[in-house]
Amino acid sequence: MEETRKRILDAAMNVFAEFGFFKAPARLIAEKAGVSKGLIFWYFKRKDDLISEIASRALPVDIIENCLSKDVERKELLRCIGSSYISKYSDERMKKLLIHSISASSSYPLISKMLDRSCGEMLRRAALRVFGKDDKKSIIRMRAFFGSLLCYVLNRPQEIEEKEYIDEIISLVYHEK
Amino acid sequence: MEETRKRILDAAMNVFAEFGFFKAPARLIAEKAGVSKGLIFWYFKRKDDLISEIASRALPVDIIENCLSKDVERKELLRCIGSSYISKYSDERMKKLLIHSISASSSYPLISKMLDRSCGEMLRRAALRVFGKDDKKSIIRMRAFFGSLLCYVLNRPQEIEEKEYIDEIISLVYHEK
Amino acid sequence: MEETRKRILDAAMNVFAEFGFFKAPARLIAEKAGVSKGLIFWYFKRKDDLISEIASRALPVDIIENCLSKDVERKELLRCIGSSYISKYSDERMKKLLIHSISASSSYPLISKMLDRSCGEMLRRAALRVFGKDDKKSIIRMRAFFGSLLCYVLNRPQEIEEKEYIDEIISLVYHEK
Amino acid sequence: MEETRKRILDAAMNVFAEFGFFKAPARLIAEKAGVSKGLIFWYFKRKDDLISEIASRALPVDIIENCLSKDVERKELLRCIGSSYISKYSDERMKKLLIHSISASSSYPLISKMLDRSCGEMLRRAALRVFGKDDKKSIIRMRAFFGSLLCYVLNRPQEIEEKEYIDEIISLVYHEK
DNA sequence: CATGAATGAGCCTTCATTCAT
DNA sequence: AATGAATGAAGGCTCATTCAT
Repeated sequence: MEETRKRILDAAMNVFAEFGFFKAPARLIAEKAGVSKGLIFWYFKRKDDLISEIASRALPVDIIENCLSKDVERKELLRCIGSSYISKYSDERMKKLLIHSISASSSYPLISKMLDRSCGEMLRRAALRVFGKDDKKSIIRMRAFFGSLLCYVLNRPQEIEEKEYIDEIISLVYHEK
Repeated sequence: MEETRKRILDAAMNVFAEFGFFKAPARLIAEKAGVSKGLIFWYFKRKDDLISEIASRALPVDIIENCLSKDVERKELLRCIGSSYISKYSDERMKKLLIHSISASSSYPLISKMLDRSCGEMLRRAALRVFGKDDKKSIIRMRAFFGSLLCYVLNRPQEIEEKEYIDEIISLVYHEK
Repeated sequence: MEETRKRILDAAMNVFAEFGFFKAPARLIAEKAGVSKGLIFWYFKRKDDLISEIASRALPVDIIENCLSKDVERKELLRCIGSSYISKYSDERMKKLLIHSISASSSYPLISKMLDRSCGEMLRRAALRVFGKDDKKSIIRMRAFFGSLLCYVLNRPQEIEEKEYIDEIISLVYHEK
Repeated sequence: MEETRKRILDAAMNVFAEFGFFKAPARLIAEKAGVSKGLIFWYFKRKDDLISEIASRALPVDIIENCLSKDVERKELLRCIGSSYISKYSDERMKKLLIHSISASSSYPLISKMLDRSCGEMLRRAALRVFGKDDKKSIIRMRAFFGSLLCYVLNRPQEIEEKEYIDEIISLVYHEK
């Protein structure tokens, strides 16, 4: 059943978020999903498959792709990315999975590749759409933008509103000198 | 001997960087350090102690503290942090350990605390010294600065020089509107 | 399977009897049981569980309980206990497990409690049924009886028949002065 | 120094009594003795030597030998053995060591031999001196006597005085029918 | 699809023992 | 005599993975 697969995935996300990919036993995932341990390996041949699938969901690739596919440009594109990003990682679980995924990327070529893509090609395309060019300066600005977002979710400041933060970093990277 | 302890630490940093804290067997560390497995536990009662010690070295706390202790302000302080930061994490090993440490922080309260400190109190002190105040805007800018640095080291762009990058993000976050 | 559990228990009794609880490696138990080492921990979460279960079988609690539950009194009760006791510990394996259990009781509260019970409450009940009262003298005599049994099994004298021994100690502790 | 040797022996008795021979690490003995771990192995080539020496002190051989060497007979001999025995094992430490020694005897031929001696030859000599003969009945009675003592120290009854107990078991085993 | 018994590799850790100093 | 660093052999235990049912 497709639904069982989802239950496993969801349980795995919880357990992985809490323990990290490598300290999370399949037994625990099975328990939380309410299925037998064996069943996990029916849906996901190896634990690594489960990790890869979850890591790919945890990275921000979907966000960038989605915003790029929309008909928005410049500040609007930044805003789309910014608010989607923060929204996605407002979920503590997602935030932790993001970090675990980055950490695990050194062991998983597949994850590493996705990471590179979002930092390389996609960032370049975003820069092109935001600043109208993809020269060094624009690339740096896009990086600063992403870095700011990452820093925000990694350790969310209590006193600063999401919207305020986004506006501020947009104006930082976008302003005309 | 103090030197043996260092050999173990160094080997552990290599192995941890490559495999992550939880997939790195003590056996491998011992091999690379050229000592017996048992000796690791003579110097570090438990593997967790080794992890904690290495994680504390991998976080950027030392950099911020060092720059804050110097008699520099404003752009100079940013430049100090920026270049120290990038210099520290130019070492691929250090970069990986940084990420693993952040990832492991959810399992290690001690690491978590250090991380919070560098994102909270220290960042605030830095903001105060750089912008002359620690209001929301300044905090956000400092975060943008750190985020940009993190983003740079996480996935270093081939074509952009370190100095150029630092200059650009300094001007981004520091400029007067 | 229940049968596998029994195989493990039986093998463990052999190995524990021979080596004592703490010098008996799980590996050996697995070998003798014809199962993998891991399986032992499927049936008994920790080695201590295995030890506790076996120790509880090795103590004479079952014997006393069984005889007390029967409709016998006075000499008959003594004879019931005596012959069951000697019969149980005629098995060299059981005898050794008894000693190991007493020795291990200082580390295992659960075993210690069972031991206390058989030397305290149960002995008193037995005294009451045998002598019709549980005053000091009767308690002492019951203790002498149990002690004699223990001494017999600890180092069985070659030349003395079981029945002869029991008769003699019964007459010792039971006679009217 | 002879005194250091004694310190080690004494510490070992404490630690062995508490943990049993096989769960007592040399490290702990060294700590309690206030010496280095290495020194233990200078005085006692192997841990087993230490165990053997302590076990031999813990068994009641010395008591029986001592009483037999005195010029006492019959009830007096019983009383000598009884009160020395109870006095020796009133020390909780000695009591535990006695049990651990019996338990360990299956792994240590040397201990096993001492145990056999006190249950065989010495018991026979004692019987001869107490009852004037060493026929089956006398042997059984001596065993009952020792068993009663063992049972007393194994689980000392709160309400019964030492002297009262000894008197009673002496009269039990010694009375003329 | 689903279960859970079964396996075996490997991990962290302990510990008796040795040895250079 | 005395120390404590160093070793190597296990030992208990976990866990991904398989497989008969």
